[in-house]
Parts: sequence; C-alpha cells; structure tokens
Amino acid sequence: MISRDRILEAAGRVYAKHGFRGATTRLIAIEAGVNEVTLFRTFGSKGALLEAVLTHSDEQFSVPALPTLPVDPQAELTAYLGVALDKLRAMRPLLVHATSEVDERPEAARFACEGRHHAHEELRAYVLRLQANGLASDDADVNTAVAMLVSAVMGDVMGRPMVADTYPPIDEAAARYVRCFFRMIGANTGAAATTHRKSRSRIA
Amino acid sequence: MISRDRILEAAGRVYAKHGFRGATTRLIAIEAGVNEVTLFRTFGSKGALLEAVLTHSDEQFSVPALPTLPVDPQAELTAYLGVALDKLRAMRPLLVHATSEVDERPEAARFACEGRHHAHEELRAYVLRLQANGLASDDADVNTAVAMLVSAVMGDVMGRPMVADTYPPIDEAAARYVRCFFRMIGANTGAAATTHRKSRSRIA
DNA sequence: ACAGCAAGCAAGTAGGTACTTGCATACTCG
DNA sequence: CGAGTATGCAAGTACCTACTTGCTTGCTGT
Repeated sequence: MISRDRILEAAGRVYAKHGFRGATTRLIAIEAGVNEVTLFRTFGSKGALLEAVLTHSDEQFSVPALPTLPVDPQAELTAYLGVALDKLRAMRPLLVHATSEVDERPEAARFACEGRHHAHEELRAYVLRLQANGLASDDADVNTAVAMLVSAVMGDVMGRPMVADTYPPIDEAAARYVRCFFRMIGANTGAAATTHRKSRSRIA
Repeated sequence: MISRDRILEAAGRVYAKHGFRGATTRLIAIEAGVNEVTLFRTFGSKGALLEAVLTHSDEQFSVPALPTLPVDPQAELTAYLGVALDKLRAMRPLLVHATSEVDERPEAARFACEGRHHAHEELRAYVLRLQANGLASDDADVNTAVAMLVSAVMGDVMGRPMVADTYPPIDEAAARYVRCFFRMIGANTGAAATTHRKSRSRIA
C-alpha cells in the first residue's frame, strides 16, 4: 500500500501539467515509478483516481482564519492574503485545469468553487466586524468590495505567470491589495503610521 | 469556400465546449455539417484549424476606447466595463480553455493574455488623465487599483457561472465595480449627484 | 458544352487510450 | 514454513484519434 500515495501525488503532478485528458494512465504510472496495472488495481479507473486526487488536494488546503476581534486590520488582512496567495499559487495548475473541466467533470466544480466561496464569506464577516467596531465606513459596498478583493487574489494567482507586468511586485502584492481594499471600504490604512507613501504609488 | 467559415465557427463552438484535446476532428466536422476530409483539405491539420479559430476570435474582439478627455468618469467607466463584461462573457469558454492550455499550446497564450494587458494599459492611462484633471487623488496606487479592477472583471466573467452568489447582481456589476474602484483611487463618485446611496450598500 | 474545382464518400493506416487477464515474483505475518 | 497480499511483466482487447487515398458528384465560369 506504499504505492497508493506515490500514485496520488504523481497523478496530481501529471494532472496539473496536462489536464484530465492529457493525463494518461501510462504517464501517471511512469511518473509514479509504478506499473500501469497497479494503478487500476488500486483505484479502479482513471476517473476514480482523478477524483481521489482532487479530494486529497483540497483536504490539504487550509488558510488560517481571520481574528474574531480585529486589532490590527491591515496586518491581519495582509498576513491572511499572503498565506492565501502562497497556497493558491502552489495549486494554480490544478485549479486552472479543474476550472476548464467543470462542464465535463462535475466533481471538479466543488474543487474550483468551494475555496472562493469560503474565502468570500470569511472576508465579508471580517469587514462587517470592522464596521461594527468603527474601523470601516458604513456606506461601503461590502459585498462588491470583497468580491473585488477575492478576484484580485485569484486574478493574481491565475494571471501573473502569463502577464506578470500588470501586477504589483510579487512581494508587495498582498500589502498593496489590502491598502486598496481599505480605501474601498473606507478604513483608515494604519491609523498610527500615516506614512507619506506618495513615492510608492507608481510602478512602471 | 463556403465551408471554411462554417468549419471555423463550428470548431470555435466545439473547442469552447471540450477544449483542444476534447475537440475531435470528427465532432467538429459533424457540428459543421461537413465531411471530415474537407476539414483537413481546408486547414491541413487540427492544430492549424484551432490556431485559425483563435486568431479569428480575437480579431472580432474589440472594446470601444475610453475618452481622451474625461467628462463624466463614472458613466464612461461603467459603460466601458459593461461592454467588456458582455464581450468577455461571450468568449468565456474559449478563454478558460485557452488559459488551461497555455503550457501545451503556446499560440493560446497570446489569446489569453493580450486582452488583459491592453485593458490594463487603457485603464491605467485613463486614470492618469483623471489625476491630471484633478478628478482622482494623487496618492492612489494606480497600478494596483487598475490590476484589481481588471481582475474583478475577469473574476466576474470566469467565476460567476460557477459561484454566482458571491458576485454583485449581474445588471449592477459594472456600476458597482466602478464605484468601488473610484473609492480606491480617491475619485468623487458622481460629483454633482451626491445621492445618499447608503441603502444600496448591502446585498445579501 | 466542357474544364476546373469544391465537396462528399468509403476505406484504410498507424498509433494511442483505458482497461483486462494470466502468470511470476517477492515480502510479511502467523 | 506457508498463506496471503502487493506488485511487476507481457500480452491482448476494443475503441478512438489524426490523417490519407482514390474515386465520385455537382456546381461554375467561359
């Protein structure tokens, strides 16, 4: 039963590279250093194997929750986005293929959607807490703002490898998204340290 | 030579539905109501056909430019985003498949990236014009804000069909993104008509 | 009327795909 | 030691894929 894990991980890699149709059982077997029959004996069929890969993959995906009581919103959000960006970048290839196969393989839908939905709810709740504590303006369009932030993160992860030059520098991305987001929801960006950040506002 | 166009459009539809590997020549021929050999006689190979589909598709894609001299930024941007959203939604399936196949079919990259890059530059230039005319704050992080707006549009197009409930209502989307964007760049949202829009700020 | 060309049709080639079967090998546990 | 179990290997099945060939049909322009 050692091979099971080897196959799972190999399948993950091959699937990430070539998508479902491109991930042939032969390729997966070779990548796992395992005989092709073992693959069928262990998982039954290619479809079942790929399903196992997806559930296995989003079991491993977890982002630390945002604090219930906001104390330093800017730092908290930046850290949250930083972790989310890292984890999402690691699973980008899987995500993009899963997204494109949602129509043909419905089991991919959960994988491609669940995360976004969860993140949206978490962020939305957090902003409502900010509002409740007077840390964000009341007339903000919270839902749209959060949707834009989530899209920014997803867009960064999905698009940066293809068109890097339209995104903020990778090591500043999280912080910049947060600052822009704070302006959207009318939160004062780091009350105490109102640094004059004018010089940083242009890039290329 | 009637069949050439029929094949091109049929190939577009089949490719949009099944991706490159799933778009078999047989399927395309059937969809076009044409014999399979005609397809090879006209385009030479499946790869060449799909390349023709992509170039054909982004020739047709055009969004009206933003005005050189901004007079009603909110209306102008909203209209611009509205058109972009519509056009992108129409080509979403093509886009998502092209994105997932960038690694294997480099000719798909141009198709998947060019639009985003162009839109970013156009929007960025527009915002700089807003700033020059005193219609947007000078300390805004223009590049990041524009990246977030573009991501919001792409995210809406790509994600809404899968997780509709996290996005603003489809008929208000453009306007809401623009309002949030204006807060990001410190633009006064509709100078003359400072309507009390507090009641509209929450959704679900 | 006749040449030329676009298209259909039937059949075939060479290779890849998921998946199966039968048998041999090794390793583990009682 | 001996039974069970996991794995490897060789071969095969049935089907799909891109692409080709040779021949026929029908329409078009001169």
